Amino acid sequence: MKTQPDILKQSGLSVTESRKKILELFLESDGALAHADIEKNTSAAFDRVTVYRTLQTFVEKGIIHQIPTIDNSILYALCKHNCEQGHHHDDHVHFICSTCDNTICLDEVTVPDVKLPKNFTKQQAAMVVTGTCEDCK
Amino acid sequence: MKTQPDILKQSGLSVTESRKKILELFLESDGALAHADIEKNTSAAFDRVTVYRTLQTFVEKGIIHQIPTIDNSILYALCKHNCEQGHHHDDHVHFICSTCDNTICLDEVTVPDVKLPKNFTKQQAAMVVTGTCEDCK
DNA sequence: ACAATTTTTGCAATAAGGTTGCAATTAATT
DNA sequence: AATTAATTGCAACCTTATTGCAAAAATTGT
Repeated sequence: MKTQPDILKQSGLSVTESRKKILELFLESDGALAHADIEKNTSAAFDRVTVYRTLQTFVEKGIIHQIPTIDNSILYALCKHNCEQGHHHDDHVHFICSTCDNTICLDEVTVPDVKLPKNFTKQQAAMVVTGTCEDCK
Repeated sequence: MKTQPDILKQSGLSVTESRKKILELFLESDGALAHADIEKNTSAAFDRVTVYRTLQTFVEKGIIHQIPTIDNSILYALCKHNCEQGHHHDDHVHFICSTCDNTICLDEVTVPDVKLPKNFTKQQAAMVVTGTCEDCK
């Protein structure tokens, strides 16, 4: 099993306390995290700015990906598959529970293909479903 | 054909200069607009706050809907179908061109249905496709 | 293991984006 | 046309995000 330092090294990143800790938070949660969630769990240890920079670095290195939301908050989640630098393959559907407000990656549910109009080229597709999750059912 | 005042009255809103103007901007553009786009086109005439409040009101009344984006900016677009107060039916796919950065509502492309895992209930589904649009092709 | 080098972090300052209360103005109602 | 109700603008404020730079930590080579 891959440890946090392994993942960091694999991406060519220095292994630091903040990066290890933030990565751990993602590995522990199977949903998506907002910047605020991370800050809540690390504020004692790290500066806000470090959290911003770490998240940005992780996105660049293909460790986490951003999730589109309808309100303006950025959500991040681990890339489960093999994302490479600057190239994400997060082709699964994201679910936002309107009761508990959690965002969950539905890794088993693949974003269906859509036929675009003429002269439109697809690069990436994201799908967000809102509703009630299994826990709030 | 419906005029701006008609649309406003139909939703039970007072007809004011700012609302007419902002509605006009939406009717003219067939893409989606960010708050900044609207401010750019009206800043001389209205206050920032008025734009915020007008957009909020339009969403509540089902005149426009919000579009999920991957960066944290809120985009708004006209509801083409009959959205009612607090009940949106914007079931089309949104396209973000990575070249010109415009967001386009693909009204002809319906968000495909997905099968959710057990005990998940769907309320609403949104789909965002990024790529190259017909103009930047 | 240690010194040199590179990278990362924290702090402070600043910017960007959004919200609220309240008085003044404008639109709707009679 | 006068009254009432709703909307707007201003100012202040708050939250969220970004930048420059010196200090601290991690990596590299020996």
